[in-house]
Amino acid sequence: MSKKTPQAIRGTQDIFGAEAEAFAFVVETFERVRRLYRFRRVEMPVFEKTEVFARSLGETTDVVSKEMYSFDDRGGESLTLRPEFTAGIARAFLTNGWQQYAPLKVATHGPLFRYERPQKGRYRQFHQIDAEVIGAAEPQADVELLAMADQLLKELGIEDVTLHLNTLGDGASREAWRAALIEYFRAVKDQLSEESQERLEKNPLRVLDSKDPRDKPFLAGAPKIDAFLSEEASAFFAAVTSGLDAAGVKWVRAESLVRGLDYYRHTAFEFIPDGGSASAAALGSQSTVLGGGRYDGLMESLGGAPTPAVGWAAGIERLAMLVGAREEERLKVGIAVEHDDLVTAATWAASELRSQRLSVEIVANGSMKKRFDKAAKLNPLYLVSLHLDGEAPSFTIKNPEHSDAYATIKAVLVNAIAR
RNA sequence: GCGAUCAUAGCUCAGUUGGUUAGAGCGCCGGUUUGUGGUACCGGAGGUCGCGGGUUCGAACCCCGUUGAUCGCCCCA
Repeated sequence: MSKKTPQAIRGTQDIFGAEAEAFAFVVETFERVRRLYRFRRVEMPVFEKTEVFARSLGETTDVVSKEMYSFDDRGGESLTLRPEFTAGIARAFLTNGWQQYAPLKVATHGPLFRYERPQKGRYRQFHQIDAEVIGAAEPQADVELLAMADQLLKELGIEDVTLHLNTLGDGASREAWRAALIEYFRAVKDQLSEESQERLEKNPLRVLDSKDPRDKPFLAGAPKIDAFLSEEASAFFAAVTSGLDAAGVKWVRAESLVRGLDYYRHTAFEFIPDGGSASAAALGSQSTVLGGGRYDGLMESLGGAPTPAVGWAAGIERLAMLVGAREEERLKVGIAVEHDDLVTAATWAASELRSQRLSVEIVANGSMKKRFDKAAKLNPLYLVSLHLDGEAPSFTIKNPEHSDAYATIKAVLVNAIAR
């Protein structure tokens, strides 16, 4: 029998201490901001039938074709650990009759799973916050959603990221543009990188954000989406941008920004750290911190009625990296129990103080002489010594300059030793 | 899926061209001291050097494999 301790699964994390505090700070801030915009909280299953993702994301996307955690359950049904939120929320919208609440604004957060090579800011089990507006065709929905994202980042103290914005047009615009791109790049196909040659067949829009120097010369001359936008699509995008200006959200046009998943239409966006900024350095190559767009085509792919919708998701780990380490709240009362006969009194006092919303740590193990030092190292606002004065229980309270809770603590301790 | 770097005590690391019982700081445990306290000093526990093979008289060090982490590509949040 082996005594070896099993290792954690590759790409999973055990988050602790300052990092866990930063993680919680991101979630708490998101919860607060989401209420300001009246997004309703939803809790979603962590797994769904595989087809929920396969049909909505597109069979040929990387996520579906090689990154999903799929398995057959005991009934022989193929299930998949959610690789993203949107598909599951769309499924819930259709199966629960949430159409009655449209336009429905919902927010959630939790773990997602993707079988990828782990690296900085990228994990196999990772966590996102997510916001969606379903059943709203107006550009105002895009604006509100983006304004919320912008405010969230500001409240997290992340100032050096910028909204990169693009439009993919409506279905017809997108198809015409796509065809023109294929035609343009096919003419120079043998001069492109191997990766772009492959992308050209699978997802020609992706060629546009290639970083390969062999592709660069051809990117500038590639057809632009703007030339293919229908009148309605142009008007829609203009309404989004003017709305953002009105809301005070700074943005830049990113003509080559596309989305990886098939269901996107119209607005596509990412918040990306500014070049050379502290955030860019903190994130390494995983630069997108929040991304999303409009997915008017998704509901139909799941067998529902055409339903306009727009949403975004942001990686909690990535946001937590930008927020930096956050300290745990300072301990209020540290009690050094300097004689074993006083443990009961300390337990009673701690219970009493905690019920009055004061955090308490009891130090009652190891050498009695060192307990005070140990309690002092916890850096409490009030450092309490419980000891024997001859035969009689007694106490002292250090750091009395913090007077707000001093009287309370003293009264509790007087009762504790009198018992 | 591809490429690169790394893996020594609980943590951060040192270990000189392969050569005796593998070290330090911090942390932990005990004691002394400071006669009232986060100090200083002494002592202690803790490692089959990620794991498995190989080369060698001899491997933490060289070679191969493997697992994991990190960085980049890809993809994405």
